[in-house]
Amino acid sequence: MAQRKDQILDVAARVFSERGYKGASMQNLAEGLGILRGSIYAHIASKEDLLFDIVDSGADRFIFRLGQVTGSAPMKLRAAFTAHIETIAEHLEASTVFLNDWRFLSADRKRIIETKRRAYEKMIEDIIEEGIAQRHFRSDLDP
Amino acid sequence: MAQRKDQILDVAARVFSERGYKGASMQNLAEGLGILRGSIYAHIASKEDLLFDIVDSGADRFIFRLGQVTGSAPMKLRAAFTAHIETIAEHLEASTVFLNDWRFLSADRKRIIETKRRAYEKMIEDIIEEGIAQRHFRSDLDP
DNA sequence: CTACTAACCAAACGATTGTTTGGTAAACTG
DNA sequence: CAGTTTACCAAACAATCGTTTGGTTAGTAG
Repeated sequence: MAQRKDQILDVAARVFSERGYKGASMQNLAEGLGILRGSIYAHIASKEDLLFDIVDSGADRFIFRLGQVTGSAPMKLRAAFTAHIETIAEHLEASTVFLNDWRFLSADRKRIIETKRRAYEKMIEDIIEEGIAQRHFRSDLDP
Repeated sequence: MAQRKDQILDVAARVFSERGYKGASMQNLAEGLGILRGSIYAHIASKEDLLFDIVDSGADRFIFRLGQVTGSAPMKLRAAFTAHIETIAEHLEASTVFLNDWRFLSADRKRIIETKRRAYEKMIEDIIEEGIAQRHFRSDLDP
């Protein structure tokens, strides 16, 4: 029963990435799904919910993949870069929406994404600080 | 008499860069100008004209600044980078609109911008090829 | 004083926006 | 079989969109 919603999210990610969130209408989504635009509301509550779902699960993906890196600080830093690029490449449409359209979220939801973004940057900063502490990286620069 | 239009273009560049072309309404522009949204049409023909004006004159600026660089190929290449960044920095709002919103132009106008963009890249390519011919740059790589 | 122009308002235009409502088939569940 | 759920349509909703129209004011030029 939730699989139709996943289809909608897929189409939304594609259409939003192609036309931008503000440039995409529910009509555009409906055409991609082969139904009428009103029918979409049997599965979702609002257009912005779709945007938030795409952006939020995108943020989670970045954090999850970064959380999986292991090894020494230099190894983790390399793996972090690879994970970041791979996450983008494997979900290019969602990443495009994440990058371009997260500013159109409501203030509350924007704050949620900002918090996750800061957490992500903190994880990378921690890797760098670990590398400095273990004398693998230069210590004369701000992490 | 054309100075009011320049004001409108200024406000449009600011509002478009803040909210995106599709996210910005004529109402938003009118508020920035202190007039009613219908009154804008005493000075312009359409919203898209504003976008094209901003994007097209932005493209011209990049080309003009790049056309001014002189010296040896390595000097020109350095100066080209500096000119590019300075052009962005000195017109950040217009550059933001250029980068994010040129895709919303009509097909005809998109082609005009694409042509100017290709010309710009060709100018840089020529500098690199000159440097290769004069043995300043490596010759084993594609320009 | 007249003619003209620039700048704007007030009001409306049709079209499209996101969203809601009530109803209807088909498929699944007990 | 009856009852419920899933998925959708058809039609409407108020709001906003970009744009047009006709008229008004102030200032400039002859």
